[in-house]
Amino acid sequence: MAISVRDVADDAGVSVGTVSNVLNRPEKVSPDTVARVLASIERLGFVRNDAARQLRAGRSRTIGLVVLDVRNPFFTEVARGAESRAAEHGLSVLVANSDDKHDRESTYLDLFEEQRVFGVLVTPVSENLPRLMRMRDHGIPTVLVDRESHDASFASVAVDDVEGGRIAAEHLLSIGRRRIAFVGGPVTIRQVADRLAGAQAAIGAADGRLEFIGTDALTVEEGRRAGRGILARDPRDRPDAVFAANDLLALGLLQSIVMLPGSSTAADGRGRVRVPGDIALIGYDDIDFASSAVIPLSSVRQPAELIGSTAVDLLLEIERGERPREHVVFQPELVVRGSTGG
Amino acid sequence: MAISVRDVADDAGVSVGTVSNVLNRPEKVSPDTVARVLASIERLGFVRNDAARQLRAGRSRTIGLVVLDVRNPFFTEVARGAESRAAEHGLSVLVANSDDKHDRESTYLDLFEEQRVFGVLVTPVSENLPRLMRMRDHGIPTVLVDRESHDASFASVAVDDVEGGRIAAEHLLSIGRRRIAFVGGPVTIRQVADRLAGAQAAIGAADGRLEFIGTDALTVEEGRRAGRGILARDPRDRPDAVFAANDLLALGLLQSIVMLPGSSTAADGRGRVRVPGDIALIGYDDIDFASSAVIPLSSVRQPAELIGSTAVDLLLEIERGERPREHVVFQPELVVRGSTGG
DNA sequence: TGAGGGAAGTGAATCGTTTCATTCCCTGAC
DNA sequence: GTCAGGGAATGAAACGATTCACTTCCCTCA
Repeated sequence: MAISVRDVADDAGVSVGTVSNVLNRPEKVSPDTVARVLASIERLGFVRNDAARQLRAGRSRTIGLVVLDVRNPFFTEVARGAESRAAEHGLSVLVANSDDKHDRESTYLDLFEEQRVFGVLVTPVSENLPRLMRMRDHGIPTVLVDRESHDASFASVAVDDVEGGRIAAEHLLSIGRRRIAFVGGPVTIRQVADRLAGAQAAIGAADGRLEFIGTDALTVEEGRRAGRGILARDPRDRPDAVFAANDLLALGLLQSIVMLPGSSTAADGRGRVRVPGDIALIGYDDIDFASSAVIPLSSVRQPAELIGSTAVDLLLEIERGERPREHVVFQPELVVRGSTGG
Repeated sequence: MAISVRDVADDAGVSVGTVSNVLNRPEKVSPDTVARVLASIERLGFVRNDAARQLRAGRSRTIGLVVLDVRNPFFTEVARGAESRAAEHGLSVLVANSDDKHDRESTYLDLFEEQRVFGVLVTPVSENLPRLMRMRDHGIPTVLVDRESHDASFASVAVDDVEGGRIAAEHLLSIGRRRIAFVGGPVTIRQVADRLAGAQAAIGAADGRLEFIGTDALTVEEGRRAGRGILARDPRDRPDAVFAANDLLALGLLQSIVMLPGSSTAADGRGRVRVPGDIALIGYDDIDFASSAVIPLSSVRQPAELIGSTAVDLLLEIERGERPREHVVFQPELVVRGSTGG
């Protein structure tokens, strides 16, 4: 059915080895032979069979990327960064979504292993490291993304989330807030735990109070739910600032607590609050939609694309056997906007 | 280096054929042989080589999906729908981003062809059909997504965008607006052209006026730019309603034109307007962030996940040689929220 | 004149899985 | 006791690109 190198070789009157050379090392073949082979390829509509190529090569030209949540624009950006850097090296990226579940993560890693991927980039679900070790033991280069590996055996690219949490909290303190709530969860997600820890440290040092409001996931919907919970309280019992573990939560919170423009507090405000007047709000990640919120959201920016592209760089370094920069850590950056009075 | 069926066979004291049978048709093998082989697989850490498998099978278990813009949550949902349906059949989905560019689309289609993908789902860049025909001629099942194929030769899943445009415009008319602006572009994108056409028809029939405000892309940033343009005009010259070609544009518009809550028109409003009071706004797609906007955005909902899963269904039908439902068309649905006074 | 060498091209072996025609062995029927 | 039938297992062939040791051919230079 399909046209193979054999057919092309016959058509062009050369051997299969020569066709392969034309494809991979044209400089080793005389110009007119190249032309003749190329003409045959064109005429027959030959398309290389990647499976055969990979079988011979022993590995594929694809990088597997496992993220916690594809719906989060932060990860979309990471993926874009990885993809464009990979493309520069003739590699492609396959994106998989673990939804923070062990079994989904394992399933995708199994798939990647069967595919003998070039390497794997993974934002690991908490404590699934044994599975990753097996991966590496099978000779598949692995880089942890958005997680600093304590274990020295994995390369990693991360952002200092403790520092990010500290920055966010200090900003809220600097605008005079003292009754601060952290909204996020589950805390088994390392990013959440670190941001909380950073905030706690900063607030503790300033004699502020930090309240923890847990969520089941880092989504807009959960943010809305948390917001409704805050509104249900007596106004004097509400925090005067909220630090959300990511922007999705923050946007949900914003939607549910903020007073609508033009509406009087009495009318349909129904206990809604002014932002940042009554409650200042800051998120994390600085996704595109953060600045698009009508009350533009303050946030802690992570260099998402850079994280993705750097992860690919590390993979290539491991690949080339160079001593890789084992742990790259980026610093987060405060972005002040309307939701904290900027 | 790597463990192959050969090694497993030797270890378990059986032939390679038997190992393969254990892997693929365990019911054909006696229970204790299955157990023995499984034990060897476990002990040796054998992992199937997918490339060899594909080479033999002639095709892969991967579906290629080419979308116009991965950053648009609408397409993320389509991808999720496709992925979950594909997973039910043991297939995976590789998502590629054409960014509405011919060459990027072609590059990815080439890649998919080399990979002998199981099938291709594509939201085609305008008029790149010849490339798709070649794909199909090479025996790769192809389904057009979010585009109704005029050419009967492709199966397709689409939403009636003309109808969607009509619905949006009629809604704006029904709340008394007559000076309506359509913001979107480039019109070479079929979705944009259709939505515009639908709006035009409805507004023409009602003696309203439709103004076209072009954009270079369907992004938040372009929406903001369009919004600034509207604000720069004399208030009497502004439209009283805006229909944005998608939600990203609408969110950008909202951000740039809406009066901030609590601020007087004079103070920092700087010519900003009330939404929906001065300008009603409706978007398209009904992405998650639409309802999260502080003035919740009215929109025209498309069943994104359903589009994705249906596309995979069509692919499977073509695959099985069944006469496929060649053109599936879903109807869009109006979702009224605060930005049009809901 | 002939050795040496380089450029061009050859084709068999290889990667690892699946398939399928074939063999082997056992049971049950006549 | 023999034979048909069937369950279980076998192993060689096939998939298609790449590689590499080897052959040809031709040119140069001593």
